[in-house]
Amino acid sequence: MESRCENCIIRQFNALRAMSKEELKKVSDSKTTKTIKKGEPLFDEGDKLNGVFCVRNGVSKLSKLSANGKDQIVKLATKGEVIGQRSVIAEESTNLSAIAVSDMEVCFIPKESITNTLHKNPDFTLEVLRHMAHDLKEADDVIVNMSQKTVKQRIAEAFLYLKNNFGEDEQGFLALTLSREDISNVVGTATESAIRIISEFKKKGLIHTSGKKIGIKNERKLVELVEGF
Amino acid sequence: MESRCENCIIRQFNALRAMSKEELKKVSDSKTTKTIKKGEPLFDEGDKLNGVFCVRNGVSKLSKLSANGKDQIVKLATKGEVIGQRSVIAEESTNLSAIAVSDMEVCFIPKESITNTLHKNPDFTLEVLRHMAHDLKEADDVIVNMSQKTVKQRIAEAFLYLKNNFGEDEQGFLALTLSREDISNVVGTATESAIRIISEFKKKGLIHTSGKKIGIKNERKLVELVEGF
DNA sequence: CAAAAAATATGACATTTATCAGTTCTTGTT
DNA sequence: AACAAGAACTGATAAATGTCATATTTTTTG
Repeated sequence: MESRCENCIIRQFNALRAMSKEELKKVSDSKTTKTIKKGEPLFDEGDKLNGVFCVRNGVSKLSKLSANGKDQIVKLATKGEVIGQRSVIAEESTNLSAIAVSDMEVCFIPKESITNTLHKNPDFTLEVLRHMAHDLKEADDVIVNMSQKTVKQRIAEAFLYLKNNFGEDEQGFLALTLSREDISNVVGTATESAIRIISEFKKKGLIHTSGKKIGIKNERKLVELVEGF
Repeated sequence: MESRCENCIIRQFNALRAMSKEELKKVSDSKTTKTIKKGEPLFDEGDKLNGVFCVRNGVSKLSKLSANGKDQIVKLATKGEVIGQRSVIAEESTNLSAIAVSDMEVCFIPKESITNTLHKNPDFTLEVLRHMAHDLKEADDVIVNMSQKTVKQRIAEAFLYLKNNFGEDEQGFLALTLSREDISNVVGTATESAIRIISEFKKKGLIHTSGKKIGIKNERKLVELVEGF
């Protein structure tokens, strides 16, 4: 039995909280819930989306293939985030592909339910706008980091980001486990370079690892590294 | 004598075209026109903006200072573009500073005229949203370029961008002349590196220069370079 | 459980890019 | 026109990062 959007706690975190009762009902009636296994795509770069995805559980990487054949991960979207709004709003095909990096549960909301509300409910539209303004600011920050920080700094920052946004498990490992390749695609470097730096961090006691799991051991030093000491 | 927004052609290019007659009148009555000389700031990073700037003429660089003391130019805003909306919408201080790279004429629109309309006119809000969606896509592209392309490719791309967006003068030089330092801040590299690559391009016959002016001589080869040949 | 496949890891080396030090050219000022 | 100040440029060198080859470990699969 599917749950109703009206009762969904996730909604607090995204623009859907600005919808009216009736609008929400319409969304709820038209939505479908999907389960996506780790590694499977929500959509591919260039796809035309006829709706958006609201993440109920799990994490998706949003990435773009570059000319040299490497993926650049632009964002990690997690619980509460809405994926695909940009392309639905701009009425363009997606510029990014979305692939699950952990098992996911998402709601697919057909675009009509969204666009109708966009045209009629300024509170909702404004709320979406605020979220997008936030995303844009974050994107600006990423640009600056990419161009002004070293790979070492970006990897340190990525670990701190993972800790702050996804937390740690009982044994002190980062709750979201990314492959070394994904890590390198987040920071925009060669996989070997990322691995090398991870080894170095381990030797210096900044982190500890177990298989592909990574745990932060000396957060203070990682922060210092990011800030350029 | 100031001109009225109602008659402003610039408006076509931004979200203000979705305003109603009355809303536009309010904007027109509350706006002030300013002249900004090359090199002067519209605002600095961290400022709280109580309005947005609509560019009537000239170009502004939007940049962010990084920890190592270098500026990263995130965007060049030109005729028709609205600057500062992101921070007005998010009700945050700006994450970027805006400095004129050529003499500018801008209209300053107090935020009340904007926010009122945002709350009441979904067409306007949606239009702003569309523009921001576009900006976000562009930012994603910049992220990918920054991390996956070489400095040489990024400089070649910058020249093509300048040609496509600002055109050329009668003698075939790029109409927007940036200092070597600004160019290096656009592509995110050291000024010396940028200069070196510009010299190399000149030697190879891809561009020609005169003082700080740069003209594209072999567009085809520049494109090939960007695409990785 | 063993074999195969995939991911992680390391070394050697090439390439790219930054840094520092200094020279030459431009531009604006008096 | 002479000077000063700031850009633009060049060279030498160091540091960061990418690439390729290969070894080792982990994970998956039959």
